Amino acid sequence: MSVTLSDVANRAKVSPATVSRVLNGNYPVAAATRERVLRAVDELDYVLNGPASALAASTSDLVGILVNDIADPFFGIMASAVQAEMGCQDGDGTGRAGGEKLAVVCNTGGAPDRELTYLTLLQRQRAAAVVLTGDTVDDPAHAAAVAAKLARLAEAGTRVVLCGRPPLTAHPDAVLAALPFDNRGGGRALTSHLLELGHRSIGHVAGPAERTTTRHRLEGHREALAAAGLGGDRAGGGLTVHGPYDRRSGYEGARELLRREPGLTAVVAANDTVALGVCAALREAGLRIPQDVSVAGFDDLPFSADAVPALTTVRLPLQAAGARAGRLALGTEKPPPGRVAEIAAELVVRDSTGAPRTG
Amino acid sequence: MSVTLSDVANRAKVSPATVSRVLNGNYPVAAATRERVLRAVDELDYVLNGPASALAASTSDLVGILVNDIADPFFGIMASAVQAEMGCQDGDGTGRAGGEKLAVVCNTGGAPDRELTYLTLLQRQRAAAVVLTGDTVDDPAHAAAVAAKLARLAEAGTRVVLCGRPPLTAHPDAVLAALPFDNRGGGRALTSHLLELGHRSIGHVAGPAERTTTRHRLEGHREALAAAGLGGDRAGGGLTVHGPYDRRSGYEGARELLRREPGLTAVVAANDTVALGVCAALREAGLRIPQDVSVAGFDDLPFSADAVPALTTVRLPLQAAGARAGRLALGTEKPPPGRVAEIAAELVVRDSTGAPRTG
DNA sequence: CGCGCCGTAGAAAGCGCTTTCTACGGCGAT
DNA sequence: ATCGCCGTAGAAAGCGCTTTCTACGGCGCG
Repeated sequence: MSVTLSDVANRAKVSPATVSRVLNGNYPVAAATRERVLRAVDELDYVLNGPASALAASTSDLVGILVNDIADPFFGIMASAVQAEMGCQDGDGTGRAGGEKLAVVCNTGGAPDRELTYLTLLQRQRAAAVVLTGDTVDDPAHAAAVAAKLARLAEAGTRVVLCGRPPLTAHPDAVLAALPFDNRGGGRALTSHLLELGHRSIGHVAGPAERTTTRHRLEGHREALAAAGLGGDRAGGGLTVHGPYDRRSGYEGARELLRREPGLTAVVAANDTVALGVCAALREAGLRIPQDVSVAGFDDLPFSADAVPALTTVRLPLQAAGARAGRLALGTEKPPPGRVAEIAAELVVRDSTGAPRTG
Repeated sequence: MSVTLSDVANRAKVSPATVSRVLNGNYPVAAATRERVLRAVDELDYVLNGPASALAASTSDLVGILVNDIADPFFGIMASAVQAEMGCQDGDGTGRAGGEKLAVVCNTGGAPDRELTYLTLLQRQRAAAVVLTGDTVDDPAHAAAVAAKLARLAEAGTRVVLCGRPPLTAHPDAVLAALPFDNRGGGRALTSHLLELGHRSIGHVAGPAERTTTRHRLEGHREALAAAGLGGDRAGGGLTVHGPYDRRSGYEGARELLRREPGLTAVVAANDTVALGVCAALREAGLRIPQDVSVAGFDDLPFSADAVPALTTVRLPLQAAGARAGRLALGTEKPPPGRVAEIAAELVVRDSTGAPRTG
């Protein structure tokens, strides 16, 4: 049926062991022998049997990347950066060539149980590494389950990296490194910016209430508000609505906020996509951006600079963070001290925010 | 170290064979025995060893999804739909539960060699199925190489499905089914729409010249032009520029077109993202959309409806196509007769196109 | 000149599963 | 009552690799 190692060995007139060693390059093989083997590989169009190899070596070259929503560029950018680090360039068809991995992305849809299922599936494949991107639900039970799962993965030799996700509280040593985003700092910077412009009535269309990212961004927002002496009921809850990370949530959230507080002069959105929805609703209500109402996003996705008006937002270095996570997963880069390195968020002021109407 | 099948067998006081049969559910096992085994699995927190299982059964539960750009929602939507069909809901931690697969997406970046490398990697993993989404480069050598690779995959029992990609010319039987998009028809409909509105000077910011999708959309465009008696030099080449599928290409392409033909009244873009870039450039040139220049996109991605103005475009049922591809890959759905089913494209007229300035 | 070491290659024992083939009761049929 | 079949379970032979352990020349050294 299919070509095996021994077929290659026969053709090259060596033992299977030698072929294996040539392919893995982890044992001295005379140049002439190597040549002969490689030629045989080529002539027979041999492709390594991954499962067999994984079984014997009890490790595979699979690297899993978990994302919440594959259709969201936020994750796409990170996943793509992780994959790029795996350098998928082997050249010869054997799929060998030192350390190159099959980086695969798994779409959890943000659902806790799918997250666990994928983790199990990856554990079952004896994945070499797992990168978890994005936040998770803020539920102790689920956090514990995930932490336990990751601990077992780590035990089995899988390298676990968190990218844009808060460190584990339960089994912190299960992960090689955590690269959380500074969502709180970003949220604070954004709201401070709005406050400095003179805004006092700031709405917030936040993400799903149960997500850690939502909580952190909101905390930053409130910290800024509190620092300006604007804590209390209204700012704290009255002008905050929750919804998923999509455009529709922004649209509906903005309408709801407008209903609650027609005098609103600024809206902070959960992210850039939501901000676009907010803009649409405001425009529909006959409000100009930023003359009548300022709008701010989060993440600085590529389209944000092109929106009309260009979106003020908080830049998260998704690509850089993903790349770093990839290197960490591969072992190319040393983990940060304490295994945690917060990724800074940077305020990017564009055209969608301005001073409020006077009066 | 890790828990094996025999551990479970010992604990349940049965043979390993029986445990395997319970887990795979493809052999009669007495209810009481099954119970006992499942309890043991649970108590030991057993996770199947994928590679071992794949080796013995010579098939794995890995399903690969190849995409050109994971950060592009065009692919994200399809990939997500494919994954959704794999139903990743096993419940118990064993990762068993009939037929549920590990659907993984592989990002080729549109590069022919990465496409081949991923295919090799998947072949090496003895993937159960492979779904190739999106178009490919219009190069006979590469097409032949891919076709050959797919033929070998098919030979080894991997189910190959093409989604939004033209059927193979070389080894057509290697693929189970091809679901190409009607890019030509869509392109024709779009340009016809513009012609009916009265446009006569229509620019085209096309995709990369070497891609099949680009060629097909362009062919549709020219067919419409020719049907209106507007073939020839200008329409055929002078008002067409090429670039990647990103916003920047639209921006620069539009500027170039404006330079070549200031009297331009409409621009067709390679896709919606490009169209956004076109809009930005036009606006920057002081042109209103659609009063001065009409703009049309392609794909109908979610943001297109929200753009300002809302984009006239051609809807491709990405989600439905992906889902169907997933079912085909799983074997849940019968392949279409002839193994090819073209996916229809539908013109969606919104606010970015209108009648040209008179005079 | 002989001893041991180094560089290179082979033999063979698994890795943890699946699956065929065999075994063994208990049942209906003859 | 006996035969054979069905339903269920075990034994054991691999699946195609990796890797340890062993083997074997040729070399430098004593």
